[in-house]
This record gives sequence, C-alpha cells and structure tokens, in this order.
Amino acid sequence: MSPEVPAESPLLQSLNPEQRAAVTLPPEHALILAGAGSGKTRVLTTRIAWLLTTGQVSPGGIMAVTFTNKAAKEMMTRLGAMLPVNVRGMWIGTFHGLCNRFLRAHYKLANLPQSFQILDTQDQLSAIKRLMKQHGVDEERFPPKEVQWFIAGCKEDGQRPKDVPTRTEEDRRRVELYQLYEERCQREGVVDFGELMLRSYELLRDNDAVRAHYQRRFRHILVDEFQDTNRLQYAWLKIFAFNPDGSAPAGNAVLAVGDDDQSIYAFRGARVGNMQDFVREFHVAHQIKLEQNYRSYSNILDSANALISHNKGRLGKNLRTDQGPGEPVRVYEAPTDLAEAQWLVEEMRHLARDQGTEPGFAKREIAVLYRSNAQSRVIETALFNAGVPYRVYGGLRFFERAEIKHALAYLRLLENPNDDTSFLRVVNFPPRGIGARTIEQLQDAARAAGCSLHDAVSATTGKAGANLGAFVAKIDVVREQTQDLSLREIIELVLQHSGLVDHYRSEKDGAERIENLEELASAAESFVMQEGFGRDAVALPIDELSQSPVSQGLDPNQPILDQPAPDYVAPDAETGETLSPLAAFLTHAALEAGDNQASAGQDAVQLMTVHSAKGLEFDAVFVTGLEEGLFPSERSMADYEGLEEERRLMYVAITRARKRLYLSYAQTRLLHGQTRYNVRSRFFDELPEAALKWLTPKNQNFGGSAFGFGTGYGSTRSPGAQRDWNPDRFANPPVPVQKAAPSHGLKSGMQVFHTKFGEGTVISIEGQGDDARAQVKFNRHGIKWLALAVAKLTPV
DNA sequence: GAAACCCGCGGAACG
DNA sequence: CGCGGGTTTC
Repeated sequence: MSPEVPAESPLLQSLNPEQRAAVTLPPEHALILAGAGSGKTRVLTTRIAWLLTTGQVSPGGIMAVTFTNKAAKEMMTRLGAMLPVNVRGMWIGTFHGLCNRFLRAHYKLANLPQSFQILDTQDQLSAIKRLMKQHGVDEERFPPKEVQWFIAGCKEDGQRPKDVPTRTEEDRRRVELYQLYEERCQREGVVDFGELMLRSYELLRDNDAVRAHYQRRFRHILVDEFQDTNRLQYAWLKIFAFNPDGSAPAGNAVLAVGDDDQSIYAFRGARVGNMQDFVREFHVAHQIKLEQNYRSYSNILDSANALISHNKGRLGKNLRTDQGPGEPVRVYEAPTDLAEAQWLVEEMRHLARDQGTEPGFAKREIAVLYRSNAQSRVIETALFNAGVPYRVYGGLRFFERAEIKHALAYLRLLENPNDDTSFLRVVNFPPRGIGARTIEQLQDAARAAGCSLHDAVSATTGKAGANLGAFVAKIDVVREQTQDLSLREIIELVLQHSGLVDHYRSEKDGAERIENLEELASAAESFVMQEGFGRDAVALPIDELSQSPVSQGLDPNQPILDQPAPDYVAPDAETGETLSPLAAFLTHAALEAGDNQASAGQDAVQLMTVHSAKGLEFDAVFVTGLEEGLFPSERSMADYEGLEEERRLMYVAITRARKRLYLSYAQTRLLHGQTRYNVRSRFFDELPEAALKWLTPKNQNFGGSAFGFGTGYGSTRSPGAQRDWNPDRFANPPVPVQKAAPSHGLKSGMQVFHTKFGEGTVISIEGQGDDARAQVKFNRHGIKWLALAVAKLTPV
C-alpha cells in the first residue's frame, strides 16, 4: 500500500534526494549509512513523522532506540516540534530505558520484584568485591575490575554462567563468581545494566505470547547509531522481527541508521560487524547512503575523507559539500605540551574576539579535543591563567557523586530493606560506631541464616548489636513516617534523619555537598512533575494535541501496553499497579546519571575527549596532542583493528568542525610524571597536503629536535587547575503547572474496591489524565500505587 | 575510629 | 605527577 502523499508535503521539503528516499522507504528492513553531518537525526525524526502522517502506523506502533538519553530526548523534542503528537505514546528511548520499561510491565514473568533497582557500575563493582571477600577469592589473581569486566562481557554476549565455555581453571573460577553474583543480585532484587538487556531479551525469546504481542505491536523499529550495538542488542532487535526458529512474523520493519566510519566503541563491546550481519540476516533490500554533508567546508571534509580511506573493509562512503573549500586546516607543532596549550589559548583569544567582531566565534563554539583526559590539565591551567572561561566534559555526573549515592542508598533501603549493597554503603556513614568487625560478624550471621543483612540484625547481640539495631530501627521508622509524604518531603526527612547533612556541615568542604543534597530534593520534585504524577496536580482538559488525526489511530480496546506509558511508571499489565514515586525516581537516577559537564549556561570554551565529542559540532575545533603513542594511542597500535579504530576516532574529531580546524602536537610532553619525546602522529601523513597550512615549518619529524626543551617546566607549571570555573548545578528546568478538573472522580479518603486487592482506602491522588495514579491502602495487601487509566477501581 | 601515610598505577565511556 | 585504595598509626 503506497501512501498517497503530495510530493510537496511540507515534511519532505528541503530534503535532498537521498534523505527523501530514506524518509519514504517502503515498510521493509533497511540500512541507512549516514555520514557525519548528513542530517541523520533529521531523517530519523522525519521518517517517524512521515509514517504517522501517512497513516501507515499509529504512535503506539513505533519504537525508536538510541544509545544516550540525550539522543532520545532530542528525537522527542524534534518530533514534538514537527507534529502535534503525544510523543509519550511511542516507545522512544535508550536500549536500557526501554528494557526497563518492558521489565517493569512484565516483572512477574521476568521473575523480578516490581520495584527492582538498578546497579550502576560502581554498585556492581562493590557487590563483586564483597562477594569475592566472602568467598576468599584472591584479589591479586582475580582483580575485581577484571571480574566485573568478565561478567559484563558475558552478558553482552548473551551468556549465562552455564553457557560460558571454561578452558582453564581461572575461567572456571570466574564463571563460579558470575554464578554467585547472579544469585546474590536475584536475592537482593537488583539488576545491573547488562541484566536489563539480557533479562528482557530472554523473556522475549522464551515467551511466545509476549514476543508475538510485541512483534505485532511494533510495526516500525528505528535504531540510531547502529554501529555501536553489541551482540546482545543486535539479538534483542532481531527478536522483534524473527522467531527463534528463524520464521519471520509478517509486517514489521527495522530501520537501522549508522556509520561504520564512526565506530569508536569496540572496547566496550560494540560490534561494527552487526551492520553487515543486519544486511544479510534481515535480507535488507534497501540501502541508502547519506553523503551530502551540511556541516563543514571541503578542506575539512577532504581531510576526513583522505584519512578514513586508509581503513580497510569499510562499507564505503565519501562526504561531499556544496560549501566550497573554506579555510585551510591549520597545523601547529609546539616544542612542549605547555607551549601547545599557550599557543592554543592565544589563537583562541583571536578567534573569540569579543562579540560581534569578525570572525568572532562565540566561546561555546570553540572546542578543544584530546585523546585522553589526562591531557586536559595543561590546557585548563593555560586557559585559567589567561582568564578564558572554559567547561570540561567528563568526570563524575550528578547521581554518581558520593554524597548523592549515600542519600540514594538510604532511599533504596526505604524501598527495599534487603538491598545489601545500599545497607553496607550507609550502615556506618555518617559514622555511628559500627566498625568493620561488627559488619563482618553481621555478614557471617546473614550468610548462615541465608537472609539479608537487615534481617540478620535482630540476631546480633552486645554493644555493636545495639548500634546496628538502632540503625535498622531508624530506617524502619523513617519508612513508616514517609508513607504518606511527597517525594520531596521523603528526601528531606531522610537527609535529616540519616545525619548526612549534619555530617557534611562539620566537614571542611562539605558546603558543596550539602548544596548537592539540596539539589537532589529539587531534582526529585521536578522529576515528579515531569513524569506527570505531581502531588496536587489534577487532570488537564482534553489536550488538543490528542485530538489530532495523528493520535486517533489509538485503539482504546488494545491491551494495556499499547497505551501511552510514561517512562518510569509503566503499570503492571494485569493489576495496573505502578511504582511509587520514590522507586520511580531511584530508577531514573540509575538510568540517567545526569550531565557530566562541569558547568553550563555561561559562554565558555568546551574541553572534552574525542569520544565525548561524537555527535557534537563546533565552529572551530582544536585537535591536540596528535603524537604517536598518544593519538594513535600506544595500546591500540599493536593490532591493525586497534589502529583502524584510532583512525575512525581521528575521523570523528575532524568532522566535528564547521569552519575552522586546527591540528596540533608537541615534541615533548609530561606524562605520568615524566617527560616523553614524541614523534608527530602518522595521521598527518594520511591527510591531503593541499588542504593543510603549516603554521610551523614541517620538519623531518625524527623527534630528535626536541632536546633542550621540556626540562624543568614541570616544576614551574601553575598548580591547582580549576575544573569548576563556572560551577553548575544539576539541570532542573521549571515545569509549568496547569489546572483543570479531575475526571476520575476519586478523592482521598474514599473507600474503593479492586478486583485483585479487594477493599481499601484512597490515601492520595497524583498526576493527570491518563497518567493519574492513586495511592490506596488495601485492607489485605498494604499500600499500593495504581494507574487509574488501567486499574479497575470502583468506589464502595 | 579517624588521620596520616604509602603504594601502585596510568585509554576512551553509554546505560 | 596526581589519584584512589589499602594499611599503618595514634
């Protein structure tokens, strides 16, 4: 059925022929090779809009998968601007976000508690360390980090302990740990990131009814950054299009968008080979290349094209532009890393000449890229001394900060007393007289009784036992007290009673931590608003958007999961039970750790690694430290594949620049406390001389001319590089409050009846419209949150 | 139980 | 060099 849409459809206007072809592809599996700056996101979002407006699919039939929350948000924002459609009806999110949503809805089938919590990498490592200590595993022979990497790797390959081949005794030991780790997580009701993917994959694979449902539901599946998918993610995608026996249920289409030349994450399990596999296994009939670049001048693109042509086994792609040559790519050789930084700052001050003057780039449009984080220090110092505001990407994100993790651990204990990881994190923080020995004894008792640490406390005796008893009593009391409070109030209460705030008040640099803790309460409040279950919110009038032709494809008689589901509160498919705001917020904290840039807002030069620059673009880009051993990095140079990935990384770096590109290197560099004499990167020999302009004479590059420099400057460097030039708090956008009459007719205090849970009393009501939820205290089943659009609640 | 001390190590990073 | 983690010391 070819949709009849006028060729002059506003959606298709100003698309080039390739983009247009991609947007209007027939509903079959297809691969789009999207070069850097070729309008990939635009094509993806326009494709979705096209499918919707031509009536080929309703919002509920769309699933769009990304890798980062940022990309998912951007897609939703752009789509919202393009179409009057409730984007929440679609499944747009990260792999892990969507798996989380899926597992919450089917938690019973997945054999998880509904409010299962998610371990981040830190939590995972500490759980593994604990396990190893308990089982007397030699940490010299089996470094915990390695075990963690091993377990994550197994899961990424879809392997449970029984599936892992064991050739050596060490393998056997590692698999044993993997097995123990799994059992522990299961007992505690927690999952790690890999588990989110693996568990939902297995459920889809093994449960024919569930699989059939989602295969029928998702007519169109779109995947961004396909070159970054790992084995498990590929298998997960495949299950929507094929049954395990290889048969293909009719009718759905997977659109994979990616760029093999920008594959830079092999080290974390990404498999470029998935692109070729996809073409073969999905019998892809349509492949489209987007090679028209709208970002950079041709000197920059020629450099990128020439460089990447040195890689073998590419799918093949050449960027082109209509923009003309532009300025040459400038190359600078510095005697030392310090001199490189100083030159860079000087050049930058010319570039960023105060607003209005030509060329005059805004500071935020200037980026400094480097291969490894350690390189930022010298540059930061130089910028700081020159008084140029800058912003460093990387480092701890908001929800990863120690004080925040502590607060979250208390909150998790409210939700799940058996969470031993959280228990151990805060049992003696702030210090309350519970030492290592006491904890050891407690762990022994718990192991003997086969119960959680929390439950083992009642069996302890003596002084230490009294301290422990006081700790769990406090947690239990707070849990009681918070039963009826808003999330913000819960957090404030926990901050008080845990003693965290008091503790940091007495610490010398605790002020910032206290600010962060306060920010946590605000973040929770805005989360509650955004997710649509604000405490006193009432239903909106019927949103005019929901009356648009686009969203009328929704069938009210479809099963629950075809209804719009907010991100963190997908209700249980049977009972309509949803997560408490607290459990939802904890999930949010694990899934979206927040921004990792040191500051935002004010106009500042951007400093980051090449990896984190992927997907971004700037008017002017400095790629620094282009030296053999650094970029390409020493550890990658052993094998050909490693070197090719470095080259792709360089390709990503070059293609970030719109107007001006600088490439620089230093003859000597202070690294790990010693001066190293470097040769300029081999990548210079792979660039077209015609596109380059050497600001310093191009030397023979034997690296010998460096002697005489680089002595002694280590001691004259300015200490104390400032990472927090413009300290930023966790982003906390205001949410407009709208009011109208509620439509469900329920009020606090009402007696209600639920088919599963029996009779109960309404405690509170939150949210609006389809997202409205009620907290009900059932006589026999305790307090539960129920989605009113789903739960069958009748007033008694 | 907390501060001082010492040792070893060093690639990139999303959920 | 600078950091984090573990250990010693008071």
